Amino acid sequence: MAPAVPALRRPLISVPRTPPPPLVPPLQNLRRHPFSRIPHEEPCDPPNSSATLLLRRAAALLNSAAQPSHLSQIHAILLSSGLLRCSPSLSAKLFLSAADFGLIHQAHHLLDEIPSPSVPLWNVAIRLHSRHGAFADALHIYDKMLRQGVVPDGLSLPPVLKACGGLPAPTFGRAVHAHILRWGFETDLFVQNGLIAMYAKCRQIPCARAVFDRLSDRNVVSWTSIISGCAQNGFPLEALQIFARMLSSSVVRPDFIALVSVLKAYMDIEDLDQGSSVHGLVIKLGLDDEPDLIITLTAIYAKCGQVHTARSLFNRVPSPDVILWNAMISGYAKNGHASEAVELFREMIARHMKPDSVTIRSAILACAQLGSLDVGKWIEDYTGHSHFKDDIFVKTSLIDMYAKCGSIAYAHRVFECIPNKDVVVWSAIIMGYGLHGRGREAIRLFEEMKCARVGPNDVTFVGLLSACKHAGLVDEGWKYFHSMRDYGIEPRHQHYACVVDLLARAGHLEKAYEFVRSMPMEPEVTVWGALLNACKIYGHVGLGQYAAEQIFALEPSNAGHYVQLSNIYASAGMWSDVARVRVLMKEKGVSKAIGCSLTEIDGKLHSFRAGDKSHPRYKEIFEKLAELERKLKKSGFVPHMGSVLHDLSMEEKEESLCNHSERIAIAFGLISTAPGTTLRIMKNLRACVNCHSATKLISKLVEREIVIRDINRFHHFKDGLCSCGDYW
DNA sequence: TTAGGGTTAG
Repeated sequence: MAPAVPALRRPLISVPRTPPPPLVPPLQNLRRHPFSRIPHEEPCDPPNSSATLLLRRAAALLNSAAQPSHLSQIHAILLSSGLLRCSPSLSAKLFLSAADFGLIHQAHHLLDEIPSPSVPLWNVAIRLHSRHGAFADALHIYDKMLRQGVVPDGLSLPPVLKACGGLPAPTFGRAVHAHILRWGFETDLFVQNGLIAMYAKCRQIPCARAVFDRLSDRNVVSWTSIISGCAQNGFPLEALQIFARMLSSSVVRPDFIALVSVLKAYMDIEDLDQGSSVHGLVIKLGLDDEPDLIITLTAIYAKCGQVHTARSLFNRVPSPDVILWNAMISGYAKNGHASEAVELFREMIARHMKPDSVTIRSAILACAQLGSLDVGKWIEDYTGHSHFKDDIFVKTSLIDMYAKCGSIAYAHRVFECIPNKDVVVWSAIIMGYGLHGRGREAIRLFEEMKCARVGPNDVTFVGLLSACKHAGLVDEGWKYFHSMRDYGIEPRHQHYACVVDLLARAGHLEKAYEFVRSMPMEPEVTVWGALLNACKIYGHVGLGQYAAEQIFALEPSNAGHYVQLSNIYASAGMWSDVARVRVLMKEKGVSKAIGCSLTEIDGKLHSFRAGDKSHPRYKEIFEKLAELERKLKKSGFVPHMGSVLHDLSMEEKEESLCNHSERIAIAFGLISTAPGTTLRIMKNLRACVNCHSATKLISKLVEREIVIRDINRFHHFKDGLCSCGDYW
């Protein structure tokens, strides 16, 4: 249904000699740009011959004025001599020159000096103010024009509408719409396009649609105005439907501005396939060298994870601005290319580009993912010398990064130095302690937060429940979950998943299953995954099988779940079922994710895979591995044979176990660092039972603290024990 | 004379 066009009020333009009503009363209250009035002389007598000569000279001077300062000097001379009053044409000339130089204050003042400005002069003044964002002044001038009984023309109204679009409420825009109807501009395409854009800017999409739908002729600007209006106001699908109509009508060819607006809609729905098809259209239309399109395409590819395509487009931009650097860096950071993000951040600095708070946060996020404490410290050091050193957003990112890089002490140091901690800061530190298995401290911080009168939000509870989960604090987690509604927070799927994990991992499998059945929403993979994981720990084949079936229906291509089920069968010695899972994996075309461990030595990351012999020092590494194995055996270490996927012989099992990537990373760390140095390792999978037991003992045998970040949490191994208390 | 866009803590 077409919305009602704003009601026509009583005529706003009055006949000459009758003072016209104001545009709308509140306009009087809009703040105007202050400008000083320069005192001038009384009007002079009709110009004599010497005055005429002066006026001619002044006009010639104006023609040759090359700089705004020249103009100001001429203005001052004419004012003080009183000549300006004698010649309206000179005032108009001076006004137009000021407008050309973009001197809005001076032009505004000069307009007041012209006794009866013509419509083109009013238009210049309105357009000048509208273009410079002085919307209230533009509307004041329009109002003044109406009060003087001047009827606007088709050129007056587009900048007036633009000014109306720059104000938060559509009040003035509606009044101008009434003027348009009254003076018969319904068929003026420029005016109608201005109306569409005005309503779109004022978030009145139904009104914009009504104007657009009534147009008999539409040009590319009409289409672009309505497409971008819909995209900007949260209606991307509507924007794309209109674009499809535009293409099918084949009357108007999209230009680069239209395509930028369309890409914005695809960016909002993160539909890269369709975004790529627009890229195809860009090429077909020969617009692929258009800088603004390259920039928009770079951002959309980066956001959707096609970082290589994004980077090749980025490289074509000669001088990317800070927003484009941010788009590329955060595109890398958010899509698993943390090293490239850090590298690009370094390049940005090397190219003397000034990062902003967003850049810094993206770079810190990349460090967090990389697990690189050295790079993280470098970025903190960098921000310490920048004006972001007190930025709470940056500080919060640092807390998260240090926690994820294995140093909860550094995270706490940053936390302590924040003066007015908001809920996000508290949530970040609570999450950090949880990640390190320090559930009691997380709970203490939660209570401190409440004492500080900071209310928790849903994310705080994710952190708190996950802290309880990692530390096995079942009663506390259960209690906090049930307190959420007291704070007006409705538990989301993530909270339910935490509780299922909490119950199941503590061995309450039946209770966990009942809890899943009582959930008010359909359980997702994370919930069934938590149950499956616990079934693996407690060897519950039946429930494990059931949970796995639910997962396979929801996420058939994730190898990790098949491996979990297979491990449940393997632990129970059900080798034919292990083989069945292997066949199933083959049929579905999924393969086991390859375990990979990273360790940072002297700022350089070294990556290892199971049985990896590609490292230049692999001979020394394997000698150290063999030495560790001998020491482990001598201390009575018995490998846990359930940690292998396939039905191998005992000897093969032992070999495949001690070649796991984290063991190679440990061996490399031992030969590369001084005695007593803490080893820090990041692993892409969950630590296996065997490696976990072995690492505990290794930490004691070699007298080293070993910190391992697995896919879920941190393990701090020291003196034969792990901070997780074997609960993970 | 009129239309557009990219980054953002847990």
